[in-house]
Amino acid sequence: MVLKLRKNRGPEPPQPCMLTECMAVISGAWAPNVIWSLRAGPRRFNELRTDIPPISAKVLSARLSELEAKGVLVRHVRRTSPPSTEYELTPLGAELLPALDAIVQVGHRLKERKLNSPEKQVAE
Amino acid sequence: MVLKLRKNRGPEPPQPCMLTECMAVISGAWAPNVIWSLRAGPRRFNELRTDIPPISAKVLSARLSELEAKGVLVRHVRRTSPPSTEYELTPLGAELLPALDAIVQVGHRLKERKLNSPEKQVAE
DNA sequence: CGGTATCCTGTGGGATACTG
DNA sequence: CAGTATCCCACAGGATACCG
Repeated sequence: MVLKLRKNRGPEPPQPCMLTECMAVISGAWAPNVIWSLRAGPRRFNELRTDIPPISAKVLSARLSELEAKGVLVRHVRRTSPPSTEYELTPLGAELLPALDAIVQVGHRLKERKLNSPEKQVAE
Repeated sequence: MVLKLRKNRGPEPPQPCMLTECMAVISGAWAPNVIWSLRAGPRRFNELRTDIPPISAKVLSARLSELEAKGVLVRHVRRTSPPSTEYELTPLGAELLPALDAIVQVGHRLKERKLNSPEKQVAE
């Protein structure tokens, strides 16, 4: 694909395109939150809405559809008198949890580091 | 991406918010690619531009600034005759690599699963 | 309860041109 | 080479209203 301008500075980097595709699984501002909220077990639509900060019904619905299509979660509909729907992570979807956790861990350390080091911290 | 808590609509669970904050470290469409491209060692501005699909100079510049401010990478400027700048992951930034890798692994499996599963859904 | 449809806005990001 | 400035647009996402 793209020609690299490398000279003598390190081995061949992997294809970023692939990363982008995979990152797309958790794209959308709330997708990680949805996955995270489902880590303890199945939850219903409105439970997710109240779990997750102020996510709009439209967006939650959209994320759930996408994640379902991607095989990250499954949807169980119960046609009871009050309609209820449960969403649950698939085994594959659950595998994302360690990854998210890893990101959280690093995020924490980055925040701590910034608090501890009085060096140049350029604010945006 | 901006997280606006516009209205107070109820209890805010701690976990998802934290997740969102930490996810913000790798927010922006190209941030993960930048981190990934630097995983093998320091690289220069235009090397990154050609490494990463078609990222515009403006956006690459913006991501690099953000990631630098967040402590994920450092910038080394060399005032040589042809100016050159190198970007390199900090140790903390490097800790994001396993997380990204984990996401990539799951992303792969999800793609395989969709190819193999007979009940293959239509992607968007 | 569990959504969908419509409208609207903010902002991430591309293209281009320009600077040091 | 390594950016910055400007303009512009697409689209994610919020609010509201409405349906099954």
